[in-house]
Amino acid sequence: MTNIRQQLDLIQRGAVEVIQQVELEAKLKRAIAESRPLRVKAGFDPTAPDLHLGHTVLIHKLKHFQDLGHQVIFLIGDFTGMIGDPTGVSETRKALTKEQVLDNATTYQRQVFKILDPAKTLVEFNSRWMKDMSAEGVIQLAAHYRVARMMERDDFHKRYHEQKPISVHEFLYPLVQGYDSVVLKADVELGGTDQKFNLLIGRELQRDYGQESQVVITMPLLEGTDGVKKMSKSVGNYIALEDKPGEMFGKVMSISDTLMYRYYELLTTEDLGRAKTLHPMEAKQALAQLIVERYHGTEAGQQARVEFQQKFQAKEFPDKPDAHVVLQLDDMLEKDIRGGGHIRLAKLISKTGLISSGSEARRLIIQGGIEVDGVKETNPDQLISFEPHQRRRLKVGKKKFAITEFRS
RNA sequence: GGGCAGGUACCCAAGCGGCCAAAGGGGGCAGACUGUAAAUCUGCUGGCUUAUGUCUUCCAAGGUUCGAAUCCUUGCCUGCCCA
Repeated sequence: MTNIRQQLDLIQRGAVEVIQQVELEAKLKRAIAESRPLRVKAGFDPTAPDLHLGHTVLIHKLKHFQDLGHQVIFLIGDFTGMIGDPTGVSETRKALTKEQVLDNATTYQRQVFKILDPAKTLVEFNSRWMKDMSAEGVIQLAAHYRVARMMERDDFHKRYHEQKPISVHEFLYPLVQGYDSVVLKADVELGGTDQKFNLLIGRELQRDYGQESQVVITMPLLEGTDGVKKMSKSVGNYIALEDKPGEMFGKVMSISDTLMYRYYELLTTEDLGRAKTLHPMEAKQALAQLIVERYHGTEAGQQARVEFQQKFQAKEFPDKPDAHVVLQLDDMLEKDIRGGGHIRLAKLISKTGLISSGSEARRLIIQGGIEVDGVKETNPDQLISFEPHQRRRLKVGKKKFAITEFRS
């Protein structure tokens, strides 16, 4: 184990807050003296099968601890995830079935081990101790905290004053999370800044249960691709670790320059100063490539970059279009003697499946979002002719490409 | 348990008997501009083999009416006040 100063440097890099600094130092000191690694916990609710870049801020911090020789505990909140949050404040979270939760959890592990070392990571599920807790146990747990204190939590506070529903069981969330720390005897818990309240409850519960309180370290929340709201599944502004290379690359490229530097700061170990000397376009592509490489390998990263340049910079038709549609004779409005046929443009576009309805196809066409073989077409009723086996290349909006082929 | 205020399209929110597929904002999509960005400007934003056509929408089910998102009844849901 490295010395305390070095450890602190790495641990605090990028962190927003450490509660309490002195406790952390004391714990580290003891860890070294007794050569007993710290137990470092971070929890994730498997509410959807995808981890996204926002989560990786925390996972990287876990990785730091792991590299320093501490015991990392990756806690999957399958119990809390299965209850779900039923109030539709910003989203309606459905209660997940056990199968879904387990599926999601499997995916989580696969993804998280692209960063963490599986051999050195302890994976836990909070259902292990929660599923058999008796009603009595729940009551005892709930007795550890006061309603007024609970209402201090920002989102409860806000919802209360906005006259929005708060269900009683939502009060149990932070309590269960804190109880997890008790069971796991966590020395340190990591979380986003929005988790501060929950993390602090862990400290209090541990104290109540006669343990030493965990140190709480909060990390910044990564903004999503819109640059404003935090990256989240429900808002849809996220870049998933399992997004396809091309998609991942494209999403990174569509963020603003300001956000790009933020991503550099929180998602890479690159020198921020040097990134800023590059042309923004260049810097952004480098970032995108870096991220794709991390989750899909070196080759995929390079290829994604080439394809991107082809698609958007050179405005060429990509090697791999988003859709490949084979038209049959039945699709044709009319056919000619030689076996060819005509199809209405709007119909042709909806056939690609890249848009959701025929009306939307019409709108797109009228607005000039469609190119057929490189030529813009603005009449939805335009008849497009096909010879047998003829292929036509369609550009649908600015990001989607399709090949249509007629087989008679 | 009693009283009051509400439930409108992806979200927020106007409308309160016909002019309502339903104002406005957000989001999304498209076009222009660019560095494929962002910001800005413009347009679009229920479905239908597109029609000044038609079908399905304003919590749900019934009802009043020539006609209902709008009125009535019941139910469900949310918030507030009182107990």
